Amino acid sequence: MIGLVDCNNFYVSCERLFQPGLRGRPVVVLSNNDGCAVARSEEAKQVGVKMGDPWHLHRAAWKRSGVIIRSSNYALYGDMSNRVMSILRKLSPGIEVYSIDEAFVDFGGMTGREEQVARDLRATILQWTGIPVSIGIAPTKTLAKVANRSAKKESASGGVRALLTDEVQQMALSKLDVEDIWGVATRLGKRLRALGIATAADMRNAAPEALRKEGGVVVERIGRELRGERCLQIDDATRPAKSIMASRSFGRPVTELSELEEAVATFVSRAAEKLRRQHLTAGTVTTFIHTNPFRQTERQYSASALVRLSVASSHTPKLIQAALQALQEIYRPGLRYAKAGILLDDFEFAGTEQKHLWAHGDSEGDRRLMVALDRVNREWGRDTLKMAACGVMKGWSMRAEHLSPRYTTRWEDLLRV
DNA sequence: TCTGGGGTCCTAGGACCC
DNA sequence: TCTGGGGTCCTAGGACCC
Repeated sequence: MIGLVDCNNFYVSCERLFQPGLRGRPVVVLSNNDGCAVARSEEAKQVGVKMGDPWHLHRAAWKRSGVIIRSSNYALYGDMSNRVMSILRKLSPGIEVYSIDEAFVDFGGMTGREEQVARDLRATILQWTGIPVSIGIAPTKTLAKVANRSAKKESASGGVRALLTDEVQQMALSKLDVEDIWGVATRLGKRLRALGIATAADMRNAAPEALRKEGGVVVERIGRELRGERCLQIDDATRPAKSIMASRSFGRPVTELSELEEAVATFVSRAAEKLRRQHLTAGTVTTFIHTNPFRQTERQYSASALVRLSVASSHTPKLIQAALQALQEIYRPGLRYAKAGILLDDFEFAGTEQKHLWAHGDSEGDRRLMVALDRVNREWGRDTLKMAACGVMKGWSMRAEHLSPRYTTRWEDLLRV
């Protein structure tokens, strides 16, 4: 079984730790620049504050409802997150930190007592950190997400909900709109509804082939996960980042190149620090700028440019130089810019280079695929195994557009595809 | 005047190589 | 009239997540 531990209204809960006066009252934490709502207490949700609501548009209404505003403090949230995660690690070696406020936990080897373990865990976290969490337990990650949701919503759950058998799963899924499934949002939801799939139960009972046809391997995977078939594993390997971004909205219109240059240089130094911390070098730097998309009456412009470094680097001045060169290319005078940012990409690792192994389908294919997988298992470490399998899978049938819905290294599974 | 800041994965298609 | 098979690398954009 897999548990999903999710902190309730995380940023608000953190603020309340240091200001107990905020308890029981409607509290909203705002994004950078105090732009919009990124966290809401239960009381704030009840008076109608929505995720992403811009403050300047709702200021008056919130004031009338007695909503208390806090600017965000990410250093605090990061610190509290680490404390919660380290408690989880004590329980199970197999934890995957999925975001700042949630983690998947391997509940394997606890058959029959999952729920009690979760209740104890919940109490421990609350006692040691003061942060309330909800825990959902189920056979797959996607079902654990569903379980977590109902743990949060149903006050009778006491913050813990387990969906261990087919019957309870079916029941919970029939009450869930298709858009509320993890990995399905408005766009995909719309397309699924057109097929007559309106609830999570409908999706669970849909034929995998039909799901694949509609949304590819990703959607098929969600369907299988809802049936209790594990396609996504708990991933405790902390792999290096694939890209690093730094960007900001300005909070007021910016027109001068010099001002953009200053901002871009700051973004690069911040991103470069992250880069070095992970022992990576970047091969490309992208700079982007755009005008305020909410001001449709003004002339809109958005552009990005990518500069390739001759030698991958983590050296701040070199990266800044590249970013400014890119900025030169895209800057147009006479416009009011609202946001800018940079993206570091094309990383190299200070170590041996890793390549995909390829095996293709012909009369010899089965044998070659096995040989390739065997090499993957032998030559590459455990951490890279999952990725390796994907590489082989992709190569195996790239033209035929078949991807296995599972991440797997079992050649029997791959041959079936 | 004011509307966040990060990320990931997947697909499609083009150019090119032997 | 026929016109292979296998592969790399890149860009752009969509969709989703917290």
